[in-house]
Amino acid sequence: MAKIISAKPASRKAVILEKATVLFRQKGYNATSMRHLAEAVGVEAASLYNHIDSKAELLKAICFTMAAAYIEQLEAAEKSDASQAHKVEQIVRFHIRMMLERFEEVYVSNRDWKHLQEPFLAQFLQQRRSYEKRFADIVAVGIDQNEFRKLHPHVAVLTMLSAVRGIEFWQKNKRSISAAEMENDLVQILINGLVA
Amino acid sequence: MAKIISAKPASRKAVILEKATVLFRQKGYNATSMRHLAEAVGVEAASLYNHIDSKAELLKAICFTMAAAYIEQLEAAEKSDASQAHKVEQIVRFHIRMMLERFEEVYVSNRDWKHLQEPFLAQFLQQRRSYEKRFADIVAVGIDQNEFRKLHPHVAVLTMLSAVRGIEFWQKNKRSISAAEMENDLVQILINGLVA
DNA sequence: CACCAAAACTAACAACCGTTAGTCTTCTTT
DNA sequence: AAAGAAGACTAACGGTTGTTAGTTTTGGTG
Repeated sequence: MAKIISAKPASRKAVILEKATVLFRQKGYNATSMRHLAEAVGVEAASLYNHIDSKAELLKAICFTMAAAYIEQLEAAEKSDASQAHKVEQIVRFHIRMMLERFEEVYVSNRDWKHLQEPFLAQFLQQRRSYEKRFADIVAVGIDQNEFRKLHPHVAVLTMLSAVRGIEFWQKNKRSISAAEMENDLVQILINGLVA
Repeated sequence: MAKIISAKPASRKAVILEKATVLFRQKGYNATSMRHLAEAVGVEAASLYNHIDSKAELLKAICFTMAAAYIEQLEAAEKSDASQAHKVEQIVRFHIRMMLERFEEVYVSNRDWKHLQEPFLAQFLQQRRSYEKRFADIVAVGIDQNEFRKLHPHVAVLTMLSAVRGIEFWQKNKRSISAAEMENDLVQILINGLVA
């Protein structure tokens, strides 16, 4: 009976999540109604509930999928035996790529995580604090080894993470500057601002 | 009859705008209801309309007050005869101070301007694009004069503007790092990342 | 003290929210 | 072709939204 469990079954749900991500990004989580979402999917609002449990579930899926991706990559950087500067660059470049390739999801996660409901809000915040702490530890080691300037690691981390978010405003200028150029400029500013 | 037009009259409206700013920051514009706001002011929801015309008016006031403040300061920097690097530093420091001293307003403006209704949304966006352009022009001159590295001015501007937004996450760490330390670290990263 | 405007109140409106119940249709599988 | 599940539909629920109308209370001025 459990032969092809998730061949098509996942597909419809995946479409809903996909459309929801776009709408959340455009209008924000609270301003997106289930009836708008249903229209985008091409179905009546009530029909959505044959595939999902709640609107909140959609936001939760987006935010935690993103969090998991970032954490996974951070662990790879931690295990690397490159210089601290190289580790930081690796992380920053990953953030840039995520912003470029998975823009909608990243944007919604960055902007609407506040609307997660407990206990997921607390869980999400804890994951992010942990992420920032581990990232800051890498920077701290770099400072100790005189690879970086003497500054507060946490400030450096927040600066880098926020700077990358600027890409969301660049999105419309794709034609005048290529993604590769943008990535290199951004990395140059941040890494040169950091290294001694 | 028009003797003391706006002595106390402004006061009640000012309180409403103040409380609204805090609530918008905490919950977001859409998630803040007029009844929540009324409770914060200590009044029934309908009574608010003796002082304001609409909820949208409150958001509009916040966003355009902030925009005006930034534009005014940019003009001061443009007129200055300092080096381009100094102009940029001056602008960045202003952004940091605004983030520290007028956090609630800046935060709401940064986050909820999307919920402005036309034609104000278009007007706001135009002002911001103009601001970015003029800021980028300062950077471009700095590059021409070999003050800055060779990179795309617009990318540099977006990076700086976004980096400053990182302060919103630092707000809770006030105790471990002072505002002055934070400002200096942030300026150091950005300016050193920029200068040749 | 009487008056008048400012500003509070109650009540209600139409619209929309996320979600559920129950029914009908569609498609797959035997 | 029959059966059964998957998924669409309509209708409706209780609640909340921003806002208006109409009335009463408040507070300063003649």
